[in-house]
Amino acid sequence: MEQTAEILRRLRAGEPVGIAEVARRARVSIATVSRVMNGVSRKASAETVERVLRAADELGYRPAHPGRALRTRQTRLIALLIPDLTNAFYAAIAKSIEASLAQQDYAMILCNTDEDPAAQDRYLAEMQAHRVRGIALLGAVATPGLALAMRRDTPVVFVNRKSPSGPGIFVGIDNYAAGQAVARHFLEQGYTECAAIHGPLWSTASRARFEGYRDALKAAGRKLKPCHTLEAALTMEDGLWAARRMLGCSPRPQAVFCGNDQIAYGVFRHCRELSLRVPDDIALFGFDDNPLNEWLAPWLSTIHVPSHDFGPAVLLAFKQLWEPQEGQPVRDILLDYSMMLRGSA
Amino acid sequence: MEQTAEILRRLRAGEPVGIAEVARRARVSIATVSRVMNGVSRKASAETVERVLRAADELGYRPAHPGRALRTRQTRLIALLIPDLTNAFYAAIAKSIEASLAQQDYAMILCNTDEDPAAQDRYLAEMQAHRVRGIALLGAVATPGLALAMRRDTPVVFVNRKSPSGPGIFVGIDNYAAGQAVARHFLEQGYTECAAIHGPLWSTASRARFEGYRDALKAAGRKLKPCHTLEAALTMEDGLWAARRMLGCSPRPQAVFCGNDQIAYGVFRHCRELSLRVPDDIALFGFDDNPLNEWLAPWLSTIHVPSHDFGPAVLLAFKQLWEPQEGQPVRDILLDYSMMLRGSA
DNA sequence: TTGTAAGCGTTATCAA
DNA sequence: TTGATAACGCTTACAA
Repeated sequence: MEQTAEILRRLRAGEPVGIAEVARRARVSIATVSRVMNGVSRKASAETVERVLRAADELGYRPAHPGRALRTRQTRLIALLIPDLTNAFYAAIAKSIEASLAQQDYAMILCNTDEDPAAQDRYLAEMQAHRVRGIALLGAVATPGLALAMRRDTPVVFVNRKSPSGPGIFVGIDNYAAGQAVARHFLEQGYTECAAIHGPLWSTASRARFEGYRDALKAAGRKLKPCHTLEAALTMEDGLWAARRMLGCSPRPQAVFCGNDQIAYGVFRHCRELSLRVPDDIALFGFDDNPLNEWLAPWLSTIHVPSHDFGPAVLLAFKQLWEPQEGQPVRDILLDYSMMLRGSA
Repeated sequence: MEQTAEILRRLRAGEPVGIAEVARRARVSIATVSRVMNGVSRKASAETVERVLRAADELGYRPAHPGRALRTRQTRLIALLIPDLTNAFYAAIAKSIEASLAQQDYAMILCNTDEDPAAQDRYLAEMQAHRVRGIALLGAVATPGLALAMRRDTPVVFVNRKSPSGPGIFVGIDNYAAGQAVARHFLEQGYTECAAIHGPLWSTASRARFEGYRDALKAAGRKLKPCHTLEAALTMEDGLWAARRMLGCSPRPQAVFCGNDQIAYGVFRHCRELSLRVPDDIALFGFDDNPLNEWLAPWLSTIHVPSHDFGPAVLLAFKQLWEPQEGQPVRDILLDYSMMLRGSA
């Protein structure tokens, strides 16, 4: 049994088993093995199926993805580009997407861009080379590479932050409406000095949030004072920096809209430095709702974005792109946000 | 120019450009293109190199990974299995590893296991099918699939938590020593009632941390009271649950060793419920040092694990496994931890 | 129902 | 220095 010896050698060496070995062991052609493994039924007798399956099982055979990919011109790979994995909100979205993909036997390649446009373009090109079946772009930045990628036939889904260039399917919340909701809440609470530390305006999401907030205030006859309006990166460090600039000016704001939770954490730190109580002395309002808030930031009201819902939605978006329905235009998927009010004892 | 028309068609359709197109455009054979792209120098004239490179650039050509993988029997894929992406400490490690891999042109497949043994085995098998060049196992669980994977020739690196089965290269801190350090700190502070809410003992890391702590206490003549010792999952929920059980017993502990920061957060929540001040009324000590601690948990002392150092270390570990040096045994890579003391005013 | 054989995009061997 | 060509592991017409 020379072939058996070969199989044993490969198993011992830890080398993966190929379709040919399975075919030999089941005494059928490799074509039959392939058909059985792919469940192309009505094409093999029950007895053959059984023999093949047993042989595959005994050898621990699983079809090699690279071979399959080459032949079918399709991988089971999806890329997720993410600005910052250590932002727990982004991480929660990534987790949700990964879970949905794994369920459909897709593997997720994770690319951390650090909001760096050059890095985004490098990844975009590299993912094309990997022949991924789709790219989920969490926190897209306008770049030449992105424009190029949109021309290729690899589907791109914009997650949480809309396409900076206009066209492109989007999954996320209505940030403008959410921004308005924050303003209305402040008005209801009777705050007269409302401020904003918003995210970078080149980010479609940050811009929409801020504009919603500003417009709703204006609609109520309130205007944001210049010294009550600041732009910051979506980080704690920048939040702290902004707070140091803003909380010194008079009158001190009673309520601060923050572009995201991270910014709010930074502001909170300065409040601690000033011995200001949140929200009694000054109210903070964030965006996203980091899962840790419930435990570590019970003082932070925020717009809760349902991170768990992103996975199924992104999958749905890809499916729309993969199998376009006649007369069924591809549409954005809007998720519901909610107001998470905390600390108002 | 019929070939030009074809190229344009493919570009318009967004289809990827193949090596053949580049060859045609540069008027050389595909073999030459391949050699040039792979930098197999001394094998092509400077003029040819230049022509090929220009053609490739104009067409935006990048070698397709699946084809390359099939031929070379090697991918540029690494899998990272992670227990919980929403744990910011794990996420920070993942980020560090991804950055190091990307620098070497490896793409990282992210698999979230949720500490589920069955999920771990599913991923392990699937990653073999993807022919990944290595598997980084963050938080390994003892399973049949893991034993199987260790027999195969895909390198496995155990990250943060040692192999449950003994052999296997490890990257992380000396958890036993760190546990001892916590105990010594408590002793120095003069706490007489020391407790422990440790992680699951099947986790090699949790066990080492706890045993170091317990042994160091014992060496100082202190024994952990049964009601001051509790096992919890590494989650905030379980920390809260454990705190509810433990803080009721008398005498109330003055200092609590927590298996990781998440557990400490849960305990902290119960302290708030009881209006206990941390660390004045009760000191908490965590493990890992979630990056958010600096901002949201200034009351939490913890063992700082250098998450940024994992990437380079994991890469080094893989390189040892890929290119074994004669007479140079593969060795674990121990990272330095440090004590992060906070809130002791 | 099963097998033969072509081909997916590369790399690497061998000749020229 | 270059080019023709076989192989990598798999799927899928097409033939039997």
